[in-house]
Amino acid sequence: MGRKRIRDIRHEEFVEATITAVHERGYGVVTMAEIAREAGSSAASINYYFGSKEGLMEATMRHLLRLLRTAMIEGYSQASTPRDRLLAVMDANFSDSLYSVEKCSIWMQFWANAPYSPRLSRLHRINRSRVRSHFTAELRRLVPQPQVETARTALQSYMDGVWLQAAQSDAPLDPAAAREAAHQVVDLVLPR
Amino acid sequence: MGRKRIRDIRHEEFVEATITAVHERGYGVVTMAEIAREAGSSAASINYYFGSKEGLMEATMRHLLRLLRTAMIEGYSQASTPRDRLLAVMDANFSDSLYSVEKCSIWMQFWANAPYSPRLSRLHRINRSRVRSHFTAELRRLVPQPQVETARTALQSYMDGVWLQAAQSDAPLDPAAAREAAHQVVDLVLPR
Amino acid sequence: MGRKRIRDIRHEEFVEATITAVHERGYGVVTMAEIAREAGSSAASINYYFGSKEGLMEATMRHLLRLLRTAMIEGYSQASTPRDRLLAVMDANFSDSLYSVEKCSIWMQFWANAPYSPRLSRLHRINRSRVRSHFTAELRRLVPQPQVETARTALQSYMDGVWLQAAQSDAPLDPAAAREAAHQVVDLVLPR
Amino acid sequence: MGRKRIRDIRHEEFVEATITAVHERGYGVVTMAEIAREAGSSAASINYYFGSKEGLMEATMRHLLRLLRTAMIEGYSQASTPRDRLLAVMDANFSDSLYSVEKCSIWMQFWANAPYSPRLSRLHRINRSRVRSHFTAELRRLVPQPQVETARTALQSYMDGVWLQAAQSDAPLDPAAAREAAHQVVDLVLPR
DNA sequence: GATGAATGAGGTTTCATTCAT
DNA sequence: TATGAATGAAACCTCATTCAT
Repeated sequence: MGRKRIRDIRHEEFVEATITAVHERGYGVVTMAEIAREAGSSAASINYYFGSKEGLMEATMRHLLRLLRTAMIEGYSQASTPRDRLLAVMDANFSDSLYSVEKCSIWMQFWANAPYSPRLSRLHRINRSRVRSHFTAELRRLVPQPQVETARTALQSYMDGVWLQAAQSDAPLDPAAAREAAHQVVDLVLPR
Repeated sequence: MGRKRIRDIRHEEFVEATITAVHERGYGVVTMAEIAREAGSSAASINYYFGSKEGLMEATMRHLLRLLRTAMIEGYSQASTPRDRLLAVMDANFSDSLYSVEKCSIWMQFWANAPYSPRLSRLHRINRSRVRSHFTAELRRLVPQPQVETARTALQSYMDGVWLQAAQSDAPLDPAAAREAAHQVVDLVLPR
Repeated sequence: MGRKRIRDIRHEEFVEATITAVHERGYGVVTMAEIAREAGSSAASINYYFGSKEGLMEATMRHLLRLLRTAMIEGYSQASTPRDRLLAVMDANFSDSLYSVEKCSIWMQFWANAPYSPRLSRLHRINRSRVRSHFTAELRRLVPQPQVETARTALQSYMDGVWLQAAQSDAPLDPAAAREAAHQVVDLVLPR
Repeated sequence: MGRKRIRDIRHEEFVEATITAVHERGYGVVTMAEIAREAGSSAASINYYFGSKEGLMEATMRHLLRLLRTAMIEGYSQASTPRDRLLAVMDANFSDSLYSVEKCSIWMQFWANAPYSPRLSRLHRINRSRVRSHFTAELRRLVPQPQVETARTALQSYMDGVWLQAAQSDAPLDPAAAREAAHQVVDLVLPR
């Protein structure tokens, strides 16, 4: 119930620090010491909790995936039509808690490194197929069968591409504008 | 064909070796020694030719950008209508010489690391705005003004997203199929 | 049986765990955490009881020396002739409670590390001169004076060498056979 | 011929430095940095030549074994009777080039650590069986069959035991005296 | 008495880079 | 032009030890 154990609290602190540090320095370059400094702790502590750098990275990615999943479920449950559910999935990707330069940046980093880490790769694959099945499920009711795949790729790739671009941004992002833009893309692809 | 040729030949060999090695081991992990071994040479030689690891990476990215540019110009020059030119830009991205797991993979790597390297970042920005202006120029003649940006983002992000996904692939890619899929997306976004 | 007992019980548990762990992992490699796990306790507890790792090691060696001493005294008291007492000293070294791979192994470890630890070194020296004086005392009555030292070295080194070899063994040892072999060596060196 | 390659020269230097450093600090405690300092070099260089600390240790033990083997072969070839050959084997163990505190010390260290390193263990086993077969071959011609094993164990263990003790010595050793003592032990065990 | 939590100190190893040849 | 040789810098990780609870 409610009460968190110290372990969990520390976990969360370190994961937050990792997001910040990876964004600032890059996945392949950031050091344990930098992350530790960001967390106001020591590198040894991180190993105490996560076993290794890779363990920390995996935990961090799990955290991000959990955020995405939560956002998706929440939006999904409040939508009633297929189109609304489709939009809900996209909105989740551009929700306030996810669509920031920092988050997009680290997401990109993980993405680029997934092929070289079985653990990251697995997480990545799982997440991707979840999003895919959501999209497919709704699109089946919105467009003729032959266009389902095309529409799905178009929309899912759009989301990926926007994140990818967002990661390169110098200025802060505007989640609301991103959601609005996404809706317009949907309008373009799936005219009412 | 003066004595400068040898230099160019070695350059190209090292760049090819870099593409292979980065694809196999990852940008952040690959070492000079590995690249040198792939090229059948020594790490010291690489520094002799490129000055530093970053120099080699920049040269490699320039090589890739040149490939893309060549493919784009070629397709572009043979197209006559705005729509054809638009398709030509996309086809260039999915041309046989560019759309391979290896190339997409290294592209991704550079992309993810660009924010942390001024030299890569610059190259990346230049390339991106070139593609953008091509898209915009054609779309202006194909869709009403208010939709130009939306369509452009949709299509450009689509391309990015597909590459991004391709980099994760285990199996070889099918460039022809990718071009066909891209055309269908265009059909979806810009109905005739 | 005052409250001091608990302390002694814990002591013994840790010492036993140390013997097992050092045998399994090696003196120079074994960690406090491993010993603690073997004892079903925590590393912090070991420090509470022994002050430091070296303290634990010293306590463990003292334990082994006590075993040897007890075995020697016991055998010694039951022997009546010089030869019997000599054999008793050897039998003590190969007694059932001491002559096991585990014990020989850890003994070796301590031996090899003694030169680098004043505390271990001291224990080692004390033990060695006790054995030496026992041997010398009996041999004086069994062989001509000029041969005493040679015989002593031969027998004492024999014992050391056998232990040293035993520590490398894969299979369990046979104390009875070792005692029999030792007796034959005595017969060879000190013909009746 | 005769000309040594740089690699070999450096190899030898590092091995010598290792012997000294291990003797001074102990196998389990000595660091790469200390060995490097002793060799007037850097820790990185050691890894350049030996790959790892364990590689260096193995190379060092190989060096010692080569010394022993050379000494044995040399003495052996000059002896004519079984007894002389037996003495030659022992003399090799106590030869001027081998019987020093430093060498005995490191030998002990390797011995104690062999059970925890397959590579060392293998070297150790090979050496031991070589010595054993030499002893057995000669003893067969010197003592009645039933006593061969006893005599062999007595002599071989004697040698081990003396080394073991020598490793603890504070003062320099006297190889000539050790050989003389060994001869007396042989006289005791195998009366003429 | 007992132990999670935390860390400073320090070890091995890796690696880009330099340099003499 | 090419590369063994060499290394400083730095990363990850381990571990004995301390301390608050």
